[in-house]
Order: sequence, then C-alpha cells, then structure tokens
Amino acid sequence: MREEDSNWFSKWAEELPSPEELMPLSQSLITPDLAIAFNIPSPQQALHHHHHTPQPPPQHPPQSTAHSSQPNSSAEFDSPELSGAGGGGGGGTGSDEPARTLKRPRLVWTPQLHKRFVDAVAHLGIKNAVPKTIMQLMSVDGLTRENVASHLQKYRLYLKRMQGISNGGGGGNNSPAALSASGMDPATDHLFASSPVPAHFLHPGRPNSDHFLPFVPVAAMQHHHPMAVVPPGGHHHPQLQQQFRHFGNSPPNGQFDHPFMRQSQQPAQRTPYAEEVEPATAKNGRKVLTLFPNGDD
DNA sequence: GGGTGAATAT
DNA sequence: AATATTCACC
Repeated sequence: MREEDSNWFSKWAEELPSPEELMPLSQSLITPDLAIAFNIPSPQQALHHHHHTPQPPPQHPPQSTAHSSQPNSSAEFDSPELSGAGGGGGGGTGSDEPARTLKRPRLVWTPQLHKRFVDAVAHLGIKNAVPKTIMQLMSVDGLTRENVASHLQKYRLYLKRMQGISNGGGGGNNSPAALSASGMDPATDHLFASSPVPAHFLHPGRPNSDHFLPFVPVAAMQHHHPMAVVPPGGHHHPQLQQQFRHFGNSPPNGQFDHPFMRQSQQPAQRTPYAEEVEPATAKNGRKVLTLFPNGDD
C-alpha cells in the first residue's frame, strides 16, 4: 500500500460519478475473441437514434474477472482492421461474428495509467523507450502497442514543449506545477501534469540511473480494464470511468519476467517521486496539483 | 516484416 | 483535445 495511492485515490473518489451514473459499460469493452469465447451477444443490437442502450448494471468485464492472467501480449484482442462494418449497419449482425468487427473502446489515459507509462519510460530510458517495450513493461492488461505509441507521441511533444520552456526561464525547475506557476501555458496538459517528469527526460544525452529502480509491483493494475467505453451513440453522458474502484487483488501470475526487471529486486520500495499534493489554489481559483518531484534520495 | 514515428483522421 | 489509424521508412 503506497501512501501516494491513497492520495490520488481520495481525489479521484471525489470526481468519480456515482455508480448509478456510470455508463453501463459492458461487452463494448469485451474483446472480440472473448466475446465469442464466452458466447456474449453482440453489443450493437438496436442502434437507434434514441438514447440509452439497455445494458446490465456495471459489472466488471471479463478482463478483470479472474481467468486470463496473461499480459497484453496475449490474443485477448486483435481486431486488426474493421472497416466500416457494424458501426451503423448493425442490422442483421446479431449472433455470429460481430466480434471481428468490434471496435475497441477508446483508451482513457487516467493519471494512474499515465503514471505507469511515465515510470516505464523513465526506467527504460528515453532511448529504449519505444512503444512495444513500454507496453511490455507496463504490462497493463488490454493495452495495445498502438495505444502506447499514440500516447508516446503526444508525450514526446509535451516533453519538447517543456524543454523549450525550462530552457529559458525557471532555471532548472521543470515541475509542471512550477511551470504553470511561472506563467507558462495554463494549458499544461492536465494529464501529463499529473505525473512528474523525470529529470533526465529533459536532459537527453546523460545516462540515467533509474534503471535499477524496481518498478512498481504491477499488481495494482492489470486486471482493471484500463479503458472506459465511450457510448456508441455518444450522446449526453457523464464521464464514464469506472475503473479502479476496488483494489486489492494480486494476480498470482508471476509475470515479472521482463528482461528489464532486474533480478535485483529490491524491496518494493518504489517511490521515486512523492505524490504529496498540496491542495493549492491557483490565481484564478483553479485547483492545481502541486506535486513535485521528490527529487530522489 | 515487424516496429517506429510522424502525419492524418475521427 | 484526446485517441486512433494510416503510412512511409528502417
């Protein structure tokens, strides 16, 4: 149990919609193969222009249940291509193979997920941080290489923007909070700002010593579907994220055999940064996270 | 041929 | 704006 966890968790709890408001997610995020395997009816039955797809209450999707313990690399999903397909034409498709044409729901990069991402990148080093590797290191169930690649692209952009700024102003200060505080774009990407950027990210060319960090005891994620579904009809809907609500499950599968995971497994003393947040209030009254790098020991 | 990265699309 | 998908290239 990391204290940081409880921290953001508290904050998250506030934002989270009440269970009743939650999007009745269901097979939408069930992978095609899984859908077939479990004989789950097609999600896209009546695609009428009228709100509300009668879905059963939010029950955890198969992914998070208890069986498939394998990391992403598995055939949990593939849906390589999907042309037009189901989409609107969902007329006759009803029982055979809608699965093949199912679209994975958009991945929602939650702060937690992003954190893992950053950690992975940090431990890999910028040079080795490529989508596939990152994905493996994160070992988040359901995460695809494409997901990571897309996110990585944006993250690099973010880093660049930061380099440019930290270069001429602050004087070494590169914490998101500080940047926004120093007058930088308030547009400090909300998500990215939620995770501290390791120093060496901004100073390419110098070896980083993060490699030996044990990384986080994966158990925290993995079996929570990392994504939230966006309603097929996409109409009026409150935010839908019903991911990590319940913790406390550790898949017995020892998928710690990454080439990067040093056998020098130090005690799970992972906490490179302190996520100690101070409920600060920016000038405009907006709440800003003042998380700052714990630097390091 | 798989992966990556940048562009482009939704 | 955030993610996804495409695509040229290695």
